[in-house]
Amino acid sequence: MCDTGVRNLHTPLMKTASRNGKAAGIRDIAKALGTSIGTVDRALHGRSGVSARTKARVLRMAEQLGYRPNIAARSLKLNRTLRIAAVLPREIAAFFDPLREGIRRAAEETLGTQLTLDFIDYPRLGSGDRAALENAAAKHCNGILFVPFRPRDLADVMRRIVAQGTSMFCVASDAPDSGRIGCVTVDAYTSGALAAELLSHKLQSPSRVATITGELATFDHAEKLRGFAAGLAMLAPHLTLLPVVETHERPEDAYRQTITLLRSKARPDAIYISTANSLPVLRAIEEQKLIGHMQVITTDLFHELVPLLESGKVLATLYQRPEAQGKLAFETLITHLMDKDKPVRTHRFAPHIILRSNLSLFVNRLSARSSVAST
Amino acid sequence: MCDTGVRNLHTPLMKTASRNGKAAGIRDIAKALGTSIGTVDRALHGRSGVSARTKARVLRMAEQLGYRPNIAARSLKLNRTLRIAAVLPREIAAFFDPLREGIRRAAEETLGTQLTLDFIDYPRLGSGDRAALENAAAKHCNGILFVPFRPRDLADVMRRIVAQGTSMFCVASDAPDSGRIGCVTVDAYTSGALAAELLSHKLQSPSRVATITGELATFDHAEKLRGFAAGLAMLAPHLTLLPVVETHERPEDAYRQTITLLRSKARPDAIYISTANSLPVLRAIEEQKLIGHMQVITTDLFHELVPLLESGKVLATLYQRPEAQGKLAFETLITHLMDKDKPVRTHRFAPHIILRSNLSLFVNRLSARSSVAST
DNA sequence: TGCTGAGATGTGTACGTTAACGTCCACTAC
DNA sequence: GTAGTGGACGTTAACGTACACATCTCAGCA
Repeated sequence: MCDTGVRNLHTPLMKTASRNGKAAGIRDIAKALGTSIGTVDRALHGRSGVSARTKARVLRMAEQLGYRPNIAARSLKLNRTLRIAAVLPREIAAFFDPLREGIRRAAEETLGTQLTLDFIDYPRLGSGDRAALENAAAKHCNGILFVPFRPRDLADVMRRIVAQGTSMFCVASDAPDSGRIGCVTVDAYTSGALAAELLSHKLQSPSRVATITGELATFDHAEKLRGFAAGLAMLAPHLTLLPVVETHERPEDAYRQTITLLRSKARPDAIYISTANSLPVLRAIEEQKLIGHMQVITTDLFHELVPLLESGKVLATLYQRPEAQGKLAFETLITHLMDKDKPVRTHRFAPHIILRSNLSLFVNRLSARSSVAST
Repeated sequence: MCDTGVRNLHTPLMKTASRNGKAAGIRDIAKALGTSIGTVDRALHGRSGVSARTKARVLRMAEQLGYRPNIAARSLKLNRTLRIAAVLPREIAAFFDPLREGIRRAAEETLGTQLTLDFIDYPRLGSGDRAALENAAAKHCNGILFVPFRPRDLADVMRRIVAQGTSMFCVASDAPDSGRIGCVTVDAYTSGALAAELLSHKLQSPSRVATITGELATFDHAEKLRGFAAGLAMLAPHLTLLPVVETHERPEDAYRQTITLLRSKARPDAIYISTANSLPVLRAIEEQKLIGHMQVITTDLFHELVPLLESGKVLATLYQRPEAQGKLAFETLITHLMDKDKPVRTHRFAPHIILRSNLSLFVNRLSARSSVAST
């Protein structure tokens, strides 16, 4: 009994008991110092008009009383409304729909501020993103969430937006030198390495392995392949890596290139598809009657993939947790906008490895909408 | 250009433009209706003292103007401080330290309310939990986060606490009929099934498989074994499941029972340890010179496990994401306390499968403290 | 001495909501 | 008729903060 311990945590929002259990406020500091709340306010916020001596006294007393600003009162007074835009492509819907949903849900749950959230859509990665960004820029938002697909092509727009005082935040892929304040992505390198490790367990004898990716100019796609190659080299020297196939996220190209790949004399025994756009590839494999006869690892999750995973025709899929990415990206951006002093962490998610056994946990989350277009 | 679309989301916190861009407040409704804000307040909150007709008019106008309460103003006025207690064991530290940290961090980031968070510790699962709960009950908290270890033994205390108006919230394991308002756990059944699937990939020929668990009276431990058995039956009929070893979370027992198990004539070729308390078991395996010669799947992550995973001596560990569990549990509890009308979701996490390739992503999160006791 | 300007400090109001309190009026009981 | 009752509604004072504005002090100078 005497073995149980209580530790009380003074959270930033909990104020220490001072005047009979109530929290210490700005006027308590003033009273304790025999000064006025105006002075205390100036001192606490580093505004001009306070002597150095008074400022020091205020800060010390604030510390001593355990003063924490009352966020509710502050945001009531300031009554500022944050304006956020999420600039996202409509395709690949299986990925971006849940990502949007994550953002929406995070916005819903945000307390303490009025906020406006605009979703600005554009057709597909690489098509319309520039116009959409300009569109967002015109709104003079406080923050913009976006996907840096070919970061170099957008460098000038991004610089302009940043110069205008808008905080840019990357999601789904990173653009390290773009002036973005932070990003949330899956750790792409690990994603690729995991695919290699899973294949190394399955393929015991010398085999050929192919990779199919979307856009190598996208930072995260390149990283996945780097991780995959490194993983193969480290864990499975008996596996040969074929030249990468780049689809530029165009379904028809993906289909045709896969067919060519499967008909070539150096036909692969396994394929790692590092983009969520795996359906055309899977269709090609199926048409060549190779499904079930080669190991396939895909990326992300959508309805058409479910039976393939259930039956073992696809070994595993590396789920990039779009909803969680959206939620965290939004939360991080908001936190930064509310308090620009706090450093912004750049988050690297661990992808979820989806196998047969844990598939059902993720299928629940799939909305009816989030099936990919059947193109 | 004309291809980009903008959708504006009216989040619950965004108010529709009415009086020149500003949000609609309670006094806007009053003005529009020619009534007073007192009446509007009463109508909106279902308080007595409003005629049915007026109430209906108010509600309709509120809807029409897109009224959303200003949370900041509300919580400033109400100025209530939520009192939360987290009743958690000190051991297994590798699990409960990060869980506590998740709770602490979530509390830190909570806006819009003053809150007090008390951590009430007790030595270990099954020892001191009752006293700790009584301790928490005495504080008359608004909510209590706790781990239902042997739920039946605590049923009476829990009933008392609930009757006293405190919301109970389960974390790490569930206690479905305890009056708890919700829970956050790993999906234990899936955890077990994943272990089975991973072993089924590795062990191709007929083999014996053992399971070592903590406490079968704990709902989630029983579920893991159920999932493991079902997974084996479905995916690997060539694997024989040995009788379960129950350690009751006592390291010495775990060690001795493992030695016995490994020396028996029916020595297992693989072991699934479904509790985070795997160190004594691993020590026994090592002392019997069997490490690296049998497949081992563990639960959760701590420093001692890292080299074993890196070297492949442990095939995989099923990470229960204690920090994420703590964070979500706290957030869910707070959300419920702020608005009791909203339904509380019961969350089932997917465990993370940690292999060599993705190990580094999780090692970063390990704090120096979260190593298990070396007992 | 009086005036000026600037820096330091005090004062008051508003943010949107809640809840205590006041007012009005219809109705009942005597 | 009057007193009493209770329902319906209006009024107002907070909650803690931020900021515009008023006031004070004092050095510098004619």
